[in-house]
Amino acid sequence: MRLATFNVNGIGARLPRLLEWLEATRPDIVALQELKCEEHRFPADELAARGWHAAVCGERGFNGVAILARGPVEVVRRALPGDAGDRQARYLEADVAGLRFASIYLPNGNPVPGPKFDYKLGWMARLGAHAAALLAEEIPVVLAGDYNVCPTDLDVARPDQMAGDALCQPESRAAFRALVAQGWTEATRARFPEEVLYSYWDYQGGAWAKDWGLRIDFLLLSPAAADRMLDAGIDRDVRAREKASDHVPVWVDLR
DNA sequence: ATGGTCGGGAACCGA
Repeated sequence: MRLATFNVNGIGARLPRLLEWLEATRPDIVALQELKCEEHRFPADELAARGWHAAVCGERGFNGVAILARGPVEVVRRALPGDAGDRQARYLEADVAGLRFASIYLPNGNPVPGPKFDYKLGWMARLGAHAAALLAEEIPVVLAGDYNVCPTDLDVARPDQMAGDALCQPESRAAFRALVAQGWTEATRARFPEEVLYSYWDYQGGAWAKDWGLRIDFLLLSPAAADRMLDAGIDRDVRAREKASDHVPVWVDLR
């Protein structure tokens, strides 16, 4: 079975691209981020007409995450635990096809320093605590999404240009490293330990044409899920299409 | 060169 994550950067503008990618690659479970719409505006009918079940956590104009699957999506939680006052639509967790599967849109955190960076680090601390609790359940879990962190300079086309960015700060990297070190397998890097791979290219400055990208979209597999990993990849060609998102789908195949 | 590009939604904010 193929599991994927795709930051669509606006489901309204991206639906045709999403539908053609779903048809072309036939994934089984998909985490979506940056819907930028409320739940009642999510195109559930168009997706249902093509056989997709959907669970949605939306917000007007910003953020927004969803999970698509071929079968039922049983929502477990619609927010990351640890801050009842956090209303941003960045986390959705469900039981799907025998897995626990989460769609994550981690805060960007710019500018540094500032309240947005503090919010990012706080969010990462809460994610770390919740991820540890999920690991303790010893079930197959996949945490898929836009983590807004470049783990190392191998994941950054222009490290000097990004040195002051929230995505590359030592604190951001340390929090991501600590998360993975709990016992998660980051699928793409496990499959390609040394390769230069990106999942995002900025709209500005011709970044795609110059291949000035970042790798910030990941699937983290619990040990019970990692044991089933067959392959992983990034659908880079999606970025070359008309009206493309600035992110592309990242996927893992499990047996 | 103090810009450049998108999406959402209706003037700017977020990325």
